[in-house]
Amino acid sequence: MNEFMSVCKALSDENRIRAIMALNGRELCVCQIIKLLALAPSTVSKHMSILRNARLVEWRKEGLWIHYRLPGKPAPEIRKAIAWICGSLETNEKVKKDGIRLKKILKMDPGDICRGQSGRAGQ
Amino acid sequence: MNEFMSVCKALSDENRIRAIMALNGRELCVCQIIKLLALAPSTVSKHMSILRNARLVEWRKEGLWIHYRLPGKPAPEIRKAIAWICGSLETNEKVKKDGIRLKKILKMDPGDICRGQSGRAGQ
DNA sequence: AGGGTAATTCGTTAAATGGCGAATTATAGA
DNA sequence: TCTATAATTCGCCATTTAACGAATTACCCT
Repeated sequence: MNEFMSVCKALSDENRIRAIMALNGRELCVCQIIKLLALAPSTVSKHMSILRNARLVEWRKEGLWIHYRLPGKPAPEIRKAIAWICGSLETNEKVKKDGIRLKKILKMDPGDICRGQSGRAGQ
Repeated sequence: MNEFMSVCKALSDENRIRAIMALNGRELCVCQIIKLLALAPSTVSKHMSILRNARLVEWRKEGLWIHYRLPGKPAPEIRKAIAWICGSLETNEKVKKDGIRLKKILKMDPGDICRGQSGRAGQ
């Protein structure tokens, strides 16, 4: 039950749902998620740790950067949860807008994105 | 998004999840849910209104009693959510214990259950 | 070793949430 | 119409949560 509830609680915040949707189909560096959500790095880091603890995302370290992605071999319940979320929000307006902004972010140099992000919210 | 988030937020409380699991396969009177969860009537009422607003439950009035049940013709996203919850918790210990207690509660006279429940937590 | 930097952890604050009891509402029955 | 009662709404309090900036950690590169 605790494990299941940790997933439910992880899903109960809109910014975490936006992060999951952004990770659907691609891997993202933390600084890219910070840019997309326009929140302080510490806030995004907290969100990602909640998603990690719930096993809703996986991460990979590459030098100073940390990349997050949806789990490759999720447990069936996690797989169903992610399928439910993505299915429900596929056509959602806010998610679509995030998708457009994300495309722009992906075209930028990650180094440029990170630079000057320390402390302040990205945008 | 708001609609979807209202579902997510509704699912983020353990007592509401227990209520959903209890309603899986049967209809319950509010006083029976109060008894099962052992919470104050006002608290349970609040929980049920959150589940109602998220369209995770339906209700039916019968005299003084109000009966709750899982939706008969849920929207696909709601159906998936409920399937995910029930599938994930089917074998859960706490849920199984609730099932046993629920069997006892169902054998009792609803009138007896309600009597003296006003204000105080059931048990 | 030392400097620079991406990300996390820590400490604090404001807002949201879950809980209760009291008051209210709606309905059945005398 | 009056009383009783199942459930809800209201008002309050304690806890949790999301947000931020500052401090710390982990890692690369001279």
